[in-house]
Amino acid sequence: MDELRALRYFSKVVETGSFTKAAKIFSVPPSSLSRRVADLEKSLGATLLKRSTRVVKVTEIGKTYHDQIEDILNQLEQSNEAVRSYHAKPMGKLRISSMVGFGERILLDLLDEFGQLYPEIILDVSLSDELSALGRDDVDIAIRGGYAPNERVQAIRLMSNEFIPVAAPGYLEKMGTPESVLELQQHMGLYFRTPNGPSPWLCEIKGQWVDVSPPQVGISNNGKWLASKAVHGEGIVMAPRWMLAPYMQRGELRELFFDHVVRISQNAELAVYLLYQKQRYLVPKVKVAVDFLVARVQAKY
Amino acid sequence: MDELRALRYFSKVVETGSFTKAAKIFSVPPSSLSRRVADLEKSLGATLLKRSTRVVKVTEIGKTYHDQIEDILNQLEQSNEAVRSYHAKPMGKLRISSMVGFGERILLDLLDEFGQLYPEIILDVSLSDELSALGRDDVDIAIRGGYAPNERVQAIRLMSNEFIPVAAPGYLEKMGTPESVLELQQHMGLYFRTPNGPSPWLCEIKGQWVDVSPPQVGISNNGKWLASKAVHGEGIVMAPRWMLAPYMQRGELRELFFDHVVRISQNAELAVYLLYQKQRYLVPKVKVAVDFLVARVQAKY
DNA sequence: ATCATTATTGTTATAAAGACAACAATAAGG
DNA sequence: CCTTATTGTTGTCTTTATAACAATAATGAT
Repeated sequence: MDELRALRYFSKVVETGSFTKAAKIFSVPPSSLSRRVADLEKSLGATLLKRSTRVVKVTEIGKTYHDQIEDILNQLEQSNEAVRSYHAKPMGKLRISSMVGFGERILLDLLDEFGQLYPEIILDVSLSDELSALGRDDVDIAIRGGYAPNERVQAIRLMSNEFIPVAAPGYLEKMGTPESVLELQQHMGLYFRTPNGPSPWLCEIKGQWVDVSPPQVGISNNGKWLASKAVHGEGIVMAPRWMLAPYMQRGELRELFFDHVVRISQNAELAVYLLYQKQRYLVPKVKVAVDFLVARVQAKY
Repeated sequence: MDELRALRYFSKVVETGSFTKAAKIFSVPPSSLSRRVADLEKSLGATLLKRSTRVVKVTEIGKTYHDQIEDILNQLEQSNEAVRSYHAKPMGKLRISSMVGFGERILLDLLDEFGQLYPEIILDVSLSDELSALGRDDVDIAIRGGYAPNERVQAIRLMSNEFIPVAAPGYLEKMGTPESVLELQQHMGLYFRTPNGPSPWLCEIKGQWVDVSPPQVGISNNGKWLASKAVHGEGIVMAPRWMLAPYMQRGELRELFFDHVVRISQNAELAVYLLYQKQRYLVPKVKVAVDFLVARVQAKY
């Protein structure tokens, strides 16, 4: 029995919920699938599918088996692709997913340059703060604030992601420049929304983590909007340093320093990470893109 | 082409370094392997093996491919076994690996009882503080102080693994009972060796972690030996509470309390974890053993 | 240079999978 | 309630793929 073929058949039947539909995808008669799946069940000594003439239902064990099989087939497919494209030119579709802010401020410009270097690579970029499932065939490269979700994923630190508090000079004149974190209660807070919700302002006082968040006057996952509100004197914003850098250079916003360092997480070193599946580093398009992005970002920031 | 068969052939050829040896394992002529591997290479468009008539060498890409394939074949085998044994009685060989101390003090007694409950399960127990590679087909269940190595492994907290300092009443009479961690410098330390080396004695003073380790007079990974040395008044020992409990009940050792809590790690909650591969929980022998051990240990401790 | 070992190649036999047709079961529609 | 269309299974024939066996070629060791 060609076990792998049987597995692929079984998997598609589960996904489509029908022998006929699955058969069409493989361009073979439904009878073939029926026999292969039956063989598989016989060799496993378990019923994976409950068939009636009109409906196919997956048994409990069939479902768990399918989940595992799906993962295995995926991995195999990726390994094969990696080997197949081993000594090919970097080419084909490259899917990149990035945090919105980083994408707009930094990534897109770099990708323009990258695109000219490798015209045969078709870039498919999506900006989103939600982390998409690296590991299915969704995304080749992801850029995120967090760390690697599992050991099959390689994470490379691109740059610091330190959040700093800033405000417009005008705002500070009117409201006074706070010097202690406790004064923050009398100010306005513009909050950056991470995928885990609006990020609180924390600081460590005598080994204790204290929430020193000022009253909220605005929340967004869009850094530009928050920054522009801050420039107009609507409050203090906590956002990544790299995001605020241009405003600070123009003097529109000024960094604030307190008696205690204010963070948005107890984790000491927040950073921007580039993530990719280890096994896919062999694929030329992935390799050149990872190398390019890491080199460029680390050189600049 | 039966891809899976080709992969198994290829994998064995790499492992044995020879077509003939691999062929003997499968009880097929070497020519079969030769053809299958050739097919595989053709379909991948890459040379996996460099053959001369006397030696087979693995190419670089062949090696990476093999590493990945091996993992995939392993996973598949485990999934199949799980389904195959789905509605079978708990039976067969069950491999358990445990930290030495926990094994001697707690596990072995429980396993005696377990063995009577499930006489058809053959227990294969190895006590070692090194963590063996859960995930290959080494071990079904592992008991360790650390946490889960990856996301395919499930970790269940069995009991606290808090380390406490104790000493013999005689020792304390002679040397005085220390009350501040700073006095420890004038005492004798008996050190428990974890796989990461002898564990230092730490405590948190004003948010700072300070090493308050007394001078070393003995180091071992064997709790009994350390405890007996302490009983004879040779020093203060830091070891897990459950390991010292019997000595404390007999009054041979007495727990010490300082102005600051002494730990062996900055991690707040050290615990003993039972580890197993998620997908193997379906296998009856694994399931009953995990359930049994978790229930018993958590009831008692 | 010779020999033994090892991988490959050709050929045949056998087993496995696909194609097509026929049949059985069931849900949907009038 | 009966008819009809859909869906999954089973039987038979054909095609394809793999193993078996024998023979050949290549290569490292003596």
